[in-house]
Amino acid sequence: MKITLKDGSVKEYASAMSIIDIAKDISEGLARVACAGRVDGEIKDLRTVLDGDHELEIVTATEPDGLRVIRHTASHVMAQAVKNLFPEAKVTIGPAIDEGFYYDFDSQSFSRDDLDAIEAEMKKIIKEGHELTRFTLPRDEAIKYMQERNEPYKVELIEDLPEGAEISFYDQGGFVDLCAGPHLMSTKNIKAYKLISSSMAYWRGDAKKARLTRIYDTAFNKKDELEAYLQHLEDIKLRDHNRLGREMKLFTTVDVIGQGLPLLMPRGTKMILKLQRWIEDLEDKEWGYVRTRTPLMAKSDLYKISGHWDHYLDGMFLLGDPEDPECLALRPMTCPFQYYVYMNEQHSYRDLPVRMSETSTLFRNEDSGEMHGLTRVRQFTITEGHLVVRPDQMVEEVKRCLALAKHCLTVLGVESEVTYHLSKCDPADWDKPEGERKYIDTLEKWNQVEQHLRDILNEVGVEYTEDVGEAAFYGPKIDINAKNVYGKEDTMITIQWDEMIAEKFGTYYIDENGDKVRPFIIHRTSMGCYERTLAWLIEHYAGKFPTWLCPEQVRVLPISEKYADYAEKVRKTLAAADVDVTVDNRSEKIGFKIREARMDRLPYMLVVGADEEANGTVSVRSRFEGDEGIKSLGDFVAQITEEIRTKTIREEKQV
RNA sequence: GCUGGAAUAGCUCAGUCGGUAGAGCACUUCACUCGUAAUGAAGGGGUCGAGGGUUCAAGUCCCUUUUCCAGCUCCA
Repeated sequence: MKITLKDGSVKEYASAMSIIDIAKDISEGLARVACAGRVDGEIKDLRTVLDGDHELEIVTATEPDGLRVIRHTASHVMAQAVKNLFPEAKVTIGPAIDEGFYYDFDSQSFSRDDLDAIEAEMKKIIKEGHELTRFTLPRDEAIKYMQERNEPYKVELIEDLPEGAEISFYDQGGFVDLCAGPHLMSTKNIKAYKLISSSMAYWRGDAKKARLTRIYDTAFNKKDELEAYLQHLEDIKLRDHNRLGREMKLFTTVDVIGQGLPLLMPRGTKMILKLQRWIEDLEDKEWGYVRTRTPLMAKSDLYKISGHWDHYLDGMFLLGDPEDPECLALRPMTCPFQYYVYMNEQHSYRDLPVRMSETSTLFRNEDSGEMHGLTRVRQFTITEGHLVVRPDQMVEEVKRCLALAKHCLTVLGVESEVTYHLSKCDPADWDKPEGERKYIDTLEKWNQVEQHLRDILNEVGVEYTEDVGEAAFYGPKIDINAKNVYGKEDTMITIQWDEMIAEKFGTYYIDENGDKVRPFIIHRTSMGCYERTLAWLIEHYAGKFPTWLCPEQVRVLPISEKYADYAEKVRKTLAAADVDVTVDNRSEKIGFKIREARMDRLPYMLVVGADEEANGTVSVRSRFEGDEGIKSLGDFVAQITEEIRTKTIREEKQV
């Protein structure tokens, strides 16, 4: 048998040779043995492909696929441990994931003590070193086998597999699990694992189905890799905006105010105002937008026309009895308000596109468990805009929206870490009776619009994924997402193509023949929601923001109180140049003041004493370079105002 | 909304078997007037998230509730 190793070399083996010997040979020099193999791009157990001459790509334990094998084996061990301790628990599924693995059980919930006991039991099973042996059964017998073992979830899984299939199982010391493999040869090959947490999950992710208890765990090749991962978990906690943002006094929450209603502190407010002024100027001066300011609430009639009353009522805050025609509701989006701004006057085809933008505060009644820091809140402010567009202008305008969004992300220094998505409807939803459907209009229309957006994404040349069931009820959209420190994705920016809404509101323009024509609408954001963007920036920069965004850009540090007057002169000069500057006038030593300014992540510190006062200079210390030397006050003002004006992102020198 | 965990000084946290509420940082005052990551001393500060219950006695045990955190579901 020929085997191609990962480094490209080919080795010949006698087919009689045992798998263990082959695997040992292959992984020579490595810490231990791996047994995953690949045939024709599909991962199979090495044992299943031993007959005949196959070309194998061997995946060793130090490579990602090998890691998956370790983790998947460890997940079987976890299931075995749980079954040993809680025989009444029913096993479901236990896949390897990016950072570890989990296993879902239909069981009582596990207390901290239970989890400790499970981890101890896993240790025991690993130490005992059970060999994993594979066997197969025809589908019917496999179902019977799992029925006899009283594992209904496994039965359901097998029933979903095609008729006539051979079903594979793995046995480790009497614990048998349905599994396609591959696995490690023995449980004792699991060297480094750690039980992380437990939570709740639904069978097959469906809230209407059984509630399961999920245990998260992770496993690595070696102890030090596990240690490094656990350290990494600690490190990202320090970037977590929900912790760092509070620590840096950017925002806070208060019990009596309510869930999902963070208070922006003066520093956080300052940052958001800087973002807002930038975006408003940019949109109005360079991208042809006009600004609107529309009510935060409206009568139910408005939402009945827009469709929100039928499709989004649960998400809205009502002020009064919904049966009362005068009932007001806080707005969950700005769309219908801006349509009425457009409709206040008649428009010629020559006036289009009309690009309206609003710094718009919205209210959405999220379920109580959904709120999180600044990223999921019940009240937020967004750079929302609607473009009223002639059909022939539509492609060009969507492209411009995309270009504006990319520009904003680039200036913020985060463009490289976003992902692009075409968010589509769920085709299965159209099978429902008309009143129960999530989406408006028809499937044909949706398919058409989705194709337009696909064409635009292809033409612009960004990489994107197509996400089924992620669309809004009124149309498909282009979403730009970013991951938080924990790897969870949030939508930052969205651009939506809407051919349908103009009909509902009777929106029109007059074409060249004098006829009334329905325009198309683009719903879009340029930078998305300010709160969420702030959260993202906190995590991206770990609180060390580009100078232009910092709520406090410069702190003047007089050596002693004797230089307070000069420090004040420096402050006034910088403040006059629109720099956010403060003076630390406390009667403390300079080392202490610098330490605090560093911990506050200040970009610039200006130490001033007798020399500086005599010469009209400042001693500059920055977050980027450390000591930048003595500069004249005028030079420093010129330097920092230029940095702020150009929104430069200075790199921090590694010490 | 669901499952689990948590809530003690402004912040981070300790508080053992139910028996007088603690530390560090921060804050205030005083001294020091300082040259690039922590000067020293003294002082003030708590209805132990809220409401109810058990008990001679509750931060601690039980119930309800609010908020926060993790994970689902959902979403910008």
